[in-house]
Amino acid sequence: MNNKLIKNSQVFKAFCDENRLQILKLLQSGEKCACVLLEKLSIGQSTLSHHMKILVQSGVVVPRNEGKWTYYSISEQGAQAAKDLLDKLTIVKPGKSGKSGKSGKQGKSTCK
Amino acid sequence: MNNKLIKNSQVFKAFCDENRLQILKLLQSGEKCACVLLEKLSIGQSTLSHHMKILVQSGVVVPRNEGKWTYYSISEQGAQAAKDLLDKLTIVKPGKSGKSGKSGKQGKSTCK
DNA sequence: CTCTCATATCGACAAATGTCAATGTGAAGT
DNA sequence: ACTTCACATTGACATTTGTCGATATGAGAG
Repeated sequence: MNNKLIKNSQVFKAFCDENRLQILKLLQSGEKCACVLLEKLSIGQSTLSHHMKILVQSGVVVPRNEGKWTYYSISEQGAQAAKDLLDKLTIVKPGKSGKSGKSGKQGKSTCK
Repeated sequence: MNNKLIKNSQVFKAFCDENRLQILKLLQSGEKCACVLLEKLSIGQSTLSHHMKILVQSGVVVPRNEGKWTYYSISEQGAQAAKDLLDKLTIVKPGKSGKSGKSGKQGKSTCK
């Protein structure tokens, strides 16, 4: 239960850091090698590795290994999953719309 | 520029905490008074206030004041803005698709 | 096999975040 | 006015997160 909420929050952490957004922006033009990303990001190599791990764990980015290089790209499937989750988290269920609780007027000494 | 990335990251911070996700879940069934939220969340009052501030600042939740009470609800407009932003951040631009860089084969001693 | 290169992991540290208790503030109720 | 109630703000503290330098790992190249 609670675990699910924590897992969901993990997905969005991918988008909660300036450098990770920058990385995503770079990946929007196609797959990139880690070393290419490193060139453009004024952060250290270990820090990049850390951010890529978070992006991959969120499912939004997928790695591809080729020899000694690792290429990263945006997973359209993972991105869609994030969008679906966002929908799920923000959809307002029908029925209980508009003002709070029941529709009748209540006293001034209760918030219900 | 950089500022924009930071501002964007702020939006998603709304979804990066277990308690905030719990709050959103509660708000999905309609507008709720802060005191009602407080009852269900096993967190202190000041902590709730802190979380509500972050949710409101992200635009996903809107407050409504009535006397001494504050009611919160999900902003469908704010939620849509977050979805649009997520789209913008994860869309893969056409053209540079598939593998990295150019299409021709390169040597094994370069990642380009 | 050894060396080098690309990347991951580790350990340390600073900054940001979540939490609470205490206090401030503004709106009713008496 | 005084009190009470709902919520916000502040200050202190613990946890989490981002960062770096150093080291480990794994894949070619020599």
